[in-house]
Amino acid sequence: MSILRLAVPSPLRRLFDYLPSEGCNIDELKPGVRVRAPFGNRDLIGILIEITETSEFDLNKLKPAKEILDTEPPLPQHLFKITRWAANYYQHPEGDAFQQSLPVLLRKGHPCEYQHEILWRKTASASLDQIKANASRQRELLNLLIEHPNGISEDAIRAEGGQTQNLKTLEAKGLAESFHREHPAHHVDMLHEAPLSLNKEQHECLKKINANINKFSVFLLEGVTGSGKTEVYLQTIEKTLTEGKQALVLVPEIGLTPQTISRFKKRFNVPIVALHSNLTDRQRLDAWLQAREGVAKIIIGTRSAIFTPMANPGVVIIDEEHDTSFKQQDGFRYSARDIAVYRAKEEQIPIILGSATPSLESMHNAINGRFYWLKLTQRAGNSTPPKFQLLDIRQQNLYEGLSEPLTGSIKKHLEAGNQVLVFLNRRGYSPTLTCHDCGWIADCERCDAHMTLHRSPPRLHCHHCDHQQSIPATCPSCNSHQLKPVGAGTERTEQALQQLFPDFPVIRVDRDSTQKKNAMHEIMHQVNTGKPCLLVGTQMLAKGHHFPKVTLVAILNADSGLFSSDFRGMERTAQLILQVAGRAGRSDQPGEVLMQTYHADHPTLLTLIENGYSAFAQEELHNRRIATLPPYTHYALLRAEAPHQGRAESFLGALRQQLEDDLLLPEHVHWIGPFPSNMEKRAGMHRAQLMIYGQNRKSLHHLLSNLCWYLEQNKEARKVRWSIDVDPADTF
DNA sequence: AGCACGCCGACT
DNA sequence: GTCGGCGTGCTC
Repeated sequence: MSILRLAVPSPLRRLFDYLPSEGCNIDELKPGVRVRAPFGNRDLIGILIEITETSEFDLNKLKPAKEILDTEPPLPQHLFKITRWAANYYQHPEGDAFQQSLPVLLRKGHPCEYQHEILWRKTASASLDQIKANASRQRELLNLLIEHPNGISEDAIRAEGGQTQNLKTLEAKGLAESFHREHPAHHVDMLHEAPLSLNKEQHECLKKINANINKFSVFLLEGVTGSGKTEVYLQTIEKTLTEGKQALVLVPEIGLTPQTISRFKKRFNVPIVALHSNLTDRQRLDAWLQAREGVAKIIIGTRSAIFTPMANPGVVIIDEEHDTSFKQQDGFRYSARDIAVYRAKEEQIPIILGSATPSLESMHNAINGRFYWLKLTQRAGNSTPPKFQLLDIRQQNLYEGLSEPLTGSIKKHLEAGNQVLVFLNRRGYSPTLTCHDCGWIADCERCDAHMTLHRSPPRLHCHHCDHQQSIPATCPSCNSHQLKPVGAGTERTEQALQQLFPDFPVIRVDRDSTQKKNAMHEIMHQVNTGKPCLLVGTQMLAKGHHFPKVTLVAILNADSGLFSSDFRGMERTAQLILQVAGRAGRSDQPGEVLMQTYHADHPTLLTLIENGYSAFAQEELHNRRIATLPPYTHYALLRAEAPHQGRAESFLGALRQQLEDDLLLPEHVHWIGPFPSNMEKRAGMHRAQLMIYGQNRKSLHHLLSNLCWYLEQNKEARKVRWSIDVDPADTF
């Protein structure tokens, strides 16, 4: 007897057995195909993991599956294996992991068939004078077809403002026709534009990569901002394309901008798909299928794109590999960067991890030789590295958080006709609203946090749970009218700078100011005119943008991450500082970076700005080794949350006690805690965690598997929400 | 996670 | 008398 073992999308960490569906041919079934099956009182779509002869479950109680949806598995064998590995490694239910690795339409049971892209072109005989004078829309459309002699898709016509319904009219008149795009195996003219010439360092990097292009190898490309990492990526991709292979490029969430995509499109005359967030489900599936069929040659996407199948994989590139957006923070808590390395090994292809400020994990791997370590230490072109200076603001007079030396310097740069970037990692008007008479502070009801005051529009906003409320006119505690905003966010700094520099435009760039469609585009347009101006903003400014006229970068609150309770606080701060600083002086003009700080003699800060990131990283790695922290040990976190105070923590405490009594703790695995999370209450939930760590990944993983099993049986565990986070990005 | 079942309080 | 609050249990 044959039994179908399925991974179904449910939070249960086990597989479910079914009898074959009626009329299904067992011999032709391949693992990985989608199967519709009854589950409880509803139907789910599961993935066939294996066909077995026996079941642990009562054979009489097995239900038959309903329908086999595929003849060929949607996920090719490698990705099937990779997804299973990831589910197992991150202790996540397999069915749910598969669910996340497939496009939405496939999860819903949509057929998995590649449809040839339909393109439109003008017919040989068509000409513009065959269109009536008053039919301007049709004329525009035909013009568009004339401009694209090789054909244009309906999507592209819409993107250019054309009306696709007029295509049918043109077709009826014999002026337009549709056809299937043909996909030559090799593009004769792969390049739209010539590659840039490389400097010596870039050339060395490319040579090393090219020497290892046909096998698994991991490269850490550590290149200072402006050193031309992208050009190395582009020329690696070019090489990959000449061999008829595909390239997968992962970028941070914030980095998948039209500018990034257009840089690839400008260089390569090959089909490129970008898996950005505002694709429709259909477009996403089409892009996914184009990648799987080998039609799309370059695939650019964020975290989830790591699961995109490729017919001829050639190279994986992770840009800004240190970026935390590669780690999913809820549900299936995978790291796309780490899965990418596993995938490259599985598919025997090279992978490039690029960053100006690599994660300490990757630095560690580069130092001990597990990764090839490629370095770009010089900026490309004429630009020189920015000059750092710390501004000690102890006992200084501050005007709205701005010191006099800083404003003096801003004035100097603006008057020289340059642009200035002011970085402040805090949006809103002020982080607190306080009563000057009684000391009341506007707190969030649902979080252990203050409400942030916003002025445009006026409201109190909790940045942790998104709760919003209007600003009270008087103090809710003592009725005083003396409610004062304390501290400065970007809105307030924008206002202060506008008062100080009335002759120059001040442009604020944060999540609030860029929400509207095209807002970012308009801002970039204004900045690109090159006229002197002030940019005030959060980390949005730090990533991916090129501001050639910015010569001064001012960092207002560099201190904030210096004494974080998370052991990665220092690493994150250093990365942020260098990313922001990298915006200064990216063309001919030298750049200057001014950092306001209360800790101008902080040794780590000094190492960073005097000796650079590598020196900082070595020092920080030394500290990590002494403290037995990652990457010298492996961590996992058992998180729990409950609506009642203390419930999550006492649950974890009882669990730890029970596990110690049952001697479930293998050798060399240790735990700390439980203790309340850094912000104990968040969005109405009280949170606690238990840290589990050990030198040996295998024993740690073994314990976590047991723990999951235990928790699923445990009745008490149903009363709290718990989750396991392997290699957590935030420890508190 | 969903979804049903079941047992108590407050309504037309 | 019902409607619906959420505690408990189950999913091959």
